[in-house]
Amino acid sequence: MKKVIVGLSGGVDSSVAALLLREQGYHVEGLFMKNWEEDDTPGYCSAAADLADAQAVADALGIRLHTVNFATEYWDRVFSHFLDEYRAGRTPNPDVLCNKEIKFRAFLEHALDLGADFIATGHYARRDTVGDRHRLLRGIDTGKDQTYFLYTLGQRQLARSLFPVGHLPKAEVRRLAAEHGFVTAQKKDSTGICFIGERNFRDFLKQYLPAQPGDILTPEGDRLGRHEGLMYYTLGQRQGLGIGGRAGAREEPWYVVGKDMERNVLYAAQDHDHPWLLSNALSAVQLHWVADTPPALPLRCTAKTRYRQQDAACSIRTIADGRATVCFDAPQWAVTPGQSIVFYQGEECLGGGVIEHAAPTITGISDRT
RNA sequence: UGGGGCGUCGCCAAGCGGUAAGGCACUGGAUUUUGAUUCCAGCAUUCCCAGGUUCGAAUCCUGGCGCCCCAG
Repeated sequence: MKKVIVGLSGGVDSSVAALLLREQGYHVEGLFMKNWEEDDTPGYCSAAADLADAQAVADALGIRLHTVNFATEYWDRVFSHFLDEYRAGRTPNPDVLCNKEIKFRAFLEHALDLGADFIATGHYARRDTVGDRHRLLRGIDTGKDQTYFLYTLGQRQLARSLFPVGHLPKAEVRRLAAEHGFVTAQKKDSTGICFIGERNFRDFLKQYLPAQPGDILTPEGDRLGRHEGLMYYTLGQRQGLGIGGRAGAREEPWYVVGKDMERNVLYAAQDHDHPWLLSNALSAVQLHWVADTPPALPLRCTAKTRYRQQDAACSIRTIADGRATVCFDAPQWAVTPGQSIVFYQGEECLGGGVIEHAAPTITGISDRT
């Protein structure tokens, strides 16, 4: 009997993942990861509540629950990079790194040490295997597909990973949880940074990054107000600018359309689709390919430059020195350095990379070396 | 201190005698395993202040106060 260790988060998805694996005949054990040391956050301790829920589910299933603390690993491999990126004015995606470094590295290795043949998570993704090649496929529930966060997985990780809920719609997952009396059945989907949770983002960052206030200007150079620090804003952002009505200006909201780190200037404009927010091309670094090897180029495919964004048709033109250049068929909105671009062909997630530079002009960047 | 204009929610701004539009901002919620976007909801018993006229005023009158413009 194959042994699989499920990452039980105390949420409904991983609860049902464990259930399904047991029904499929695996020897199932659970593991609860604590990766963030709660600061002096007032109120209840959600990590403790999640652990209690994970334990309750493990008890209901009659499986053993291990616990482990990867807080040091999380800080060193995920959070410190996260802060570095913000310092540099980019907008990182910590959950992509978390999956790469924690769930499918630290957790995987720990599980193997515990004698597991596989690990499993509650991600909405699917794996299929043809011969000795593993592919990462989108979850059936297109509204919940989480492959965007998993593009850094390679063959080694996929060979050891199972995603039991990936072939179910979310509603069915909840129904199964309720049917089996799991305390997690009605639990709200978790949001916010994985393991850190939801919180006032700017206040959270302020605990780690000093503020350097500066001007907010229009692209034409008119002064709109003051910003609290460039790292607290991201491209396309509307909320938090504090720019009210202006005499002579249209009655429309203002969006962040650019940052000038040198001059410490935040640029804002009223058009949701301001030219500065539209890109026809981009360059990406830190490339990962699920197949472990880069695809043949040029490659026609689709891509997301942000989670839950609609797929956009594009071409990967070149890959050189670890840098890919990608051209889109239609302009993309708020392509943001630090965020990940993830490539797909149909249901298959091919891989992705971290956006380094977005080309705002129609000319693209395919000719750059 | 001669002439003219203006003072309505944090900001922009309708209203011009009939019992306070709208937008932005902000706050709350929905959506969401990043950060955003998006969506929904809330948000001036009161119109610079004080008197007066009127059944009734933010709207008319008088006097203050405060801005702005042109002249000086």
